[in-house]
Amino acid sequence: MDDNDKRWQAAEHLALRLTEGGLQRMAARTLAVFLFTEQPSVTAGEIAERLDASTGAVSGAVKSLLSVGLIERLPVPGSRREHYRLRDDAWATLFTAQNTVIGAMLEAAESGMAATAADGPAHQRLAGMRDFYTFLLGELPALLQRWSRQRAT
Amino acid sequence: MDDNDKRWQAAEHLALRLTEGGLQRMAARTLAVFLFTEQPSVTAGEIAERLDASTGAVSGAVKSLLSVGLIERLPVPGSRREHYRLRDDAWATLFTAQNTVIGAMLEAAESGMAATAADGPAHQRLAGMRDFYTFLLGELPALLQRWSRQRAT
DNA sequence: CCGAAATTTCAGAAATTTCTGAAGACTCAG
DNA sequence: CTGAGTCTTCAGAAATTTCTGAAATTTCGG
Repeated sequence: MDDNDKRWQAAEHLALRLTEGGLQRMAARTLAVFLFTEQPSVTAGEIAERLDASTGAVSGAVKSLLSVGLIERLPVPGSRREHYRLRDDAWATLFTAQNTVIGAMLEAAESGMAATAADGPAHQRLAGMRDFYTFLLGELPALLQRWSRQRAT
Repeated sequence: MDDNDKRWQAAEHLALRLTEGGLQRMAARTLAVFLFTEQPSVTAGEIAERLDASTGAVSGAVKSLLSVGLIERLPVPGSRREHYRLRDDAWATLFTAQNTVIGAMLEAAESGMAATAADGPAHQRLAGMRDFYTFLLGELPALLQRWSRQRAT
């Protein structure tokens, strides 16, 4: 097994982890290509070839990665093909995207409280849930701020 | 629509959000029952009836909620049925469970670095990924500590 | 404008996940 | 020890998700 094999094997392994983290399978594999390529940017066709997948599947994956802001389209004059690359702040973006879920949980807890009697046990449980997610949501901005500061060094 | 309808509708809505957050469908619906019931504890049979699902599906869901520590089994002397209830620290538990993923991502980034040339762009991208997840993993203990302190008040 | 090259879209196929239903195992009262 | 009630397991069914392949669309050089 040469170095390239090792490299792409590690890429597929990472893709699996990303899947566990909530990304769809093909989107995860595509993101792994963006990470592991030794080129500065790649085209959809190159990704399809690398993953041995249909161009259709890759098109969908690229579209979803673009929409969450993990990759970006590069202007490449004199080429008919679109070039893409991993964005600098991809990981922080992925993290905050998952935090959208936190906001949704908070909302769900609150509408649950509105639908239950204020003195019942259900209402109290939901209040506990709300408190936790309120806390989390409050901590996140400072967390990301600490990250961008540390990153500057 | 009476209050009970509203309550269980809110429960199903919350279950949907939990699904988006990564829980399996039936596990999410089951957890919603634990949240929204006005009883102090419920049995597997009651859950199945409430969700209009098979006892088999509920059995699996309860098992998985137990294994991640979201609910607990109650000792109920003189009853033939097992009683369960939501654990006090369920939400913090759910959050930290998701953080297992973070550790896996960190590992994947590191083994990726081991499989790529130290001076190539892939290696650099992976280093960026590693740095972010290292940062996150370092911040989490303090975050949860702040939560348990605030909770004490 | 036209044609070549690439990408996007979408209907149907394939694969995977999830649920049901029934059989078997377990527990406790009598 | 026995039987009723409850829970667990598991094979197959159902539903959902995901992918492929081909046709339609877009883009840009000539």
